Amino acid sequence: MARRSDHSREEIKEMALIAAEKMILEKGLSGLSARKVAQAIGYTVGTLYLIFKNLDDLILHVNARTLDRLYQKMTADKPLPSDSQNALLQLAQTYISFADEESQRWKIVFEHHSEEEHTPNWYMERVTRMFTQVEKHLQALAPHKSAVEIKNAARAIWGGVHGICILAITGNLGVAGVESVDDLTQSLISNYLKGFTSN
Amino acid sequence: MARRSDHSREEIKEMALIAAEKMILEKGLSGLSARKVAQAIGYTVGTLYLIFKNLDDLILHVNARTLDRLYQKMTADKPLPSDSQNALLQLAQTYISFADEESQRWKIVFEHHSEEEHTPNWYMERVTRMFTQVEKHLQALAPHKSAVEIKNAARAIWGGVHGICILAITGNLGVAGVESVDDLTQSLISNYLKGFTSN
DNA sequence: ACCTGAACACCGTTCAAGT
DNA sequence: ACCTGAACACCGTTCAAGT
Repeated sequence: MARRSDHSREEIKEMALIAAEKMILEKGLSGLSARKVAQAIGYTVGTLYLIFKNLDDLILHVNARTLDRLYQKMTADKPLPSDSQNALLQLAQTYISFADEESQRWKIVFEHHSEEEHTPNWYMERVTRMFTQVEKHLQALAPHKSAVEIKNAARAIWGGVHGICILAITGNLGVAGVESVDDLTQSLISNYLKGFTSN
Repeated sequence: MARRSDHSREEIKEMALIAAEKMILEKGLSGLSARKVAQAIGYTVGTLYLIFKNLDDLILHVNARTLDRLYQKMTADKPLPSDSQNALLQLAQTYISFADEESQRWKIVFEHHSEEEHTPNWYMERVTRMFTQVEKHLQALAPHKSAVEIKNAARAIWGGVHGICILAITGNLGVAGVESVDDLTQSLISNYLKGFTSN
């Protein structure tokens, strides 16, 4: 049994999140339990509740890390796309492959509706950050549009990409394979942009 | 305690689903438990397992009923729209208000990923049925397109509408209110259609 | 034949008591 | 100060036994 001062609060937090991610990877959200996390890191459940408000809070932290990973992939250096439209398509593709490759991790971001009234700011910032990436390319593509129009277009497009992804993963789309998802997304974005930039 | 032959299998099933829906309406998926459903209908848990394979199966049946309700709203007689584009926008609006008004019920359709390898046919049919509605109007709008093109466009659009909805409801969109969701959807559909019908 | 009741192996969360 | 251990009030699922 671990004794006090074996690890700092931060160390325990980190260990717990890593253990939780491993369980989620293996068996999804239903494979996760506070007791199992505690056991995996060599502490009792009680200790976990000194660090996280509850299991929901722990999951929220896992989700924040998932958003971090995705953001990293979205901002990683890639062969420079020929134009902003291709940059957007590439962003979408990154999103789709992330959802595909890390589907267990990714699903939970939307499966888990925190009981809290108000999603904490440190979490919301991670969401906003992703939209900013999309807005950047949209602005370059349609310089005559207002900030509000760009903001809305980013949300429409990104919502669209996300919707196709999640319907595919939950089996509610009636298609199979990453390629189909890719095709649908390409179609969605390029047709949308044709309309968006023409007025 | 209920005794045998008090109710038929079908009656018990119906009672259980109604009780489950009530719990979901009040406290979401986490407010649902097999034991509570059993108690609510005056039978023991054991009986529930004679009728449903497990709790997942029960939830799948609840979801099928949710899809039925939505489908009914989507096919209900409305003031006839002036054209197919407006018909599509109206379908989307129906979807959005359903997601808004019955959000607890609706969320679960996508929260719940059945452990089964293969989603049963009776469930998939209810999903396909909705896409058929969208395809109908798309076909009228773009008669020169092939069946495959129509099918994909329907999935792209509907995925898009869905994505905006679910991001809004899970607080991952950074906007609030049904109106914003409506606006984003209108923008998504009309811009997409402009591109789709022009080639 | 239909249903129960009790068992099994788990949960999340709290908190007095130990070191 | 930090952590434990045991308690409380729950779970899903199974299945021998009762009527």
